[in-house]
Amino acid sequence: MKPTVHDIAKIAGVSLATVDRVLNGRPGVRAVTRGKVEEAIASLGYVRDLAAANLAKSRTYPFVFILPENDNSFMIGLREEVLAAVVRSSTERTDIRIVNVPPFDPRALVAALNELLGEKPAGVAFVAIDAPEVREAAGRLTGAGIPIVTLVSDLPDSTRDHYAGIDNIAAGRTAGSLMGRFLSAPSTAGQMRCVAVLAGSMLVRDHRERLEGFSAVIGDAYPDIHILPVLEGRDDPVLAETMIADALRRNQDIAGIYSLGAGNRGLIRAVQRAGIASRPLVIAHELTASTRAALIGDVIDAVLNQDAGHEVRSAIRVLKAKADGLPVLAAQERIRIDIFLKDNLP
Amino acid sequence: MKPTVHDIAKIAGVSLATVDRVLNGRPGVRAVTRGKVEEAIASLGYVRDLAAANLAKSRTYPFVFILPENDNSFMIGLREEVLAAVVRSSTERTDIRIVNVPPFDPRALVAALNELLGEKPAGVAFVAIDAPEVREAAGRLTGAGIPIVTLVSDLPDSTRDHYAGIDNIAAGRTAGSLMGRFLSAPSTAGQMRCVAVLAGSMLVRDHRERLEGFSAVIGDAYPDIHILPVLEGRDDPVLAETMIADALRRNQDIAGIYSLGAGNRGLIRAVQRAGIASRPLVIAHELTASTRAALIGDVIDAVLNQDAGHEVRSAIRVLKAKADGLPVLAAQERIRIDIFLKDNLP
DNA sequence: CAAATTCTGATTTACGTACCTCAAAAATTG
DNA sequence: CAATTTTTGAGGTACGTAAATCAGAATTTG
Repeated sequence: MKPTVHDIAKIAGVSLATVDRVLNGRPGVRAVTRGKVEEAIASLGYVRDLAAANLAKSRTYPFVFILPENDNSFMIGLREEVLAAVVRSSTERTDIRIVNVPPFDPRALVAALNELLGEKPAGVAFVAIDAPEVREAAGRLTGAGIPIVTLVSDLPDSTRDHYAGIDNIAAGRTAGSLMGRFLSAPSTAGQMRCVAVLAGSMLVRDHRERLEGFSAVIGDAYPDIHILPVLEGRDDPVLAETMIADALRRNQDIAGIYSLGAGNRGLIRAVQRAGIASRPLVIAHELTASTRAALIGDVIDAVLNQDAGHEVRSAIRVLKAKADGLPVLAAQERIRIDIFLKDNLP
Repeated sequence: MKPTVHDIAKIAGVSLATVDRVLNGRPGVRAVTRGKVEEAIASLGYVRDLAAANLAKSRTYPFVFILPENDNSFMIGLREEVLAAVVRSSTERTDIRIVNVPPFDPRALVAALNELLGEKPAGVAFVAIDAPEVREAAGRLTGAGIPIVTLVSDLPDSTRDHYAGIDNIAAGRTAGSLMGRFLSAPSTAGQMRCVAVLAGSMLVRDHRERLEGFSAVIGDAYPDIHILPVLEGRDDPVLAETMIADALRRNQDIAGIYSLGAGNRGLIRAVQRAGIASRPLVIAHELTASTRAALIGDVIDAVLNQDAGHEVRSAIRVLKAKADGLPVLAAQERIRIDIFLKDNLP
């Protein structure tokens, strides 16, 4: 039988009330008595029954998710996953509120974070913007004892408790490696190839990191591949289409395109219209309805993906654990970089 | 506030005892009364508080995992993950027992399954062997109301409730696709290449399916690649080394090797000893200490992996849900095919 | 050493559900 | 319509913990 508080009381020779005081850090216990109780707890290997404790406290976990009002498929999908978690709230004892902020706006994000200082939720998850003022706002929250998790985009060198997202440098490296291997045959050599890179904005950390990883691998392992200047499409399908179409027209020998941001609908249209003869090798991020179709239709060759559902569920699990002062299962919470070819689409 | 049994009683105009009788399917309730109660339940949107119910029942979930006594790294890792789950048992209200059976032995597996008919655990997970008698034994268990989940290797056309493992045909297709793309440059053409396939045994379903997927893609999309007759290494490093070394000696123009089973240590040694000049492209399954080292050391080019930890945790979640008659979150429980290059190693 | 203060024990209620008993009410049977 | 059976109500205890009250004991203070 699992030991209970009653067993502790018996072993330590104290009353239930004293055990409760020790367990919940309430005052009014002499050091000697506290010692006896802690000894009993250790000797019994007691672990508090969280379900029973939460029942007694009729506890719910009030969490806040701060999401940018972005309209690309990935962010829409992420939002849907949070909403799905809201639906599950009653069964999971959570009470999740979504706060919307304008995208790419550090000050709005800081304002939203500051707002929460008074509210004191049991945890906060947000899509970080890599700026000093955001780091400071995050510091204030953790300083106030509120666990915070960054979602999709990290905030390094901050006090955030956890990052629920992929390693973007590794993602870029993986894309570079696939690009290099798909493009070069072991036998052929000598000729130079060009690769175009389409990003959303170089101001966003994930995009910078992906480019960094991509460039590093291409530079190190595939010196015969030349990376063209980055096209910043602002994650906008229309702009992306124009830019890619232009690039393909100007530069007939583009052998590959790496799209490391969103707005892939435009990219796909541009490649389709350019004609099959010169179809470049395309590697993109995020599995959405359009990239999936493009993968099946042989317009995109590989898609790197992060599973938004996993990220949201992981963030919630981690916030709960942090709120309860419990350790997290690192292996379980690691968000993986999914590589999809048309052959392993889910 | 979440509705409770008390609210139901009030709304339906009956006593708590009657609500309890309806909720738990106990006899002694007239159809009319039952109707009133069910109506109240529906109108309130009542959902039973599982934590409280389990506390009241002081319920634990007695689960049984049947594992083959295989000594390859993957199975050892799988076993470790189950043991880790055993350690977590007290916090997760599970009571997990491991039953060992000799590998590749349908009759032993059937005996182990039959044994459980009397024991009546709340759920059974096992690594299936694709044989009619196993299917029948599984049918007897589900017939007795015991939820069962197949782990790593599936049992199609059976009554199993769930499969916690990867789609092996898709895995084979993915390997084929990677092999094809890594080997052939878009420009070069004409010359025939040979690819060797190393399997454990063609009697095991996962291996058959992987080969099936691999062959299909190569046949369809890469007609200039020739697949050599399958080498059956019985997942044994020593045998695998001999077979691969032999094949490389006999067939100087082997351009690639697909290792779809275990026993990769032998494969790695054979490739390393064959010398760098003729180093073929190698795609293997399961990320272990040795395949990881080989990936970093450029002896293996890609590793397809299934995360044993995820499989075990998923199996437990699903068994719990089935035991409680709850639905499973399909998206959460889908086991993905991880593709690892040296660039995205965790 | 009495008074004030700090600890500690005993007991109770609560969380939401399960499960039990016993009596009373209602329905069914002969 | 009396006897029997079935259905229902009322109430309690339990699960393991939280949190509160209040009285009594131990300790410290002046």
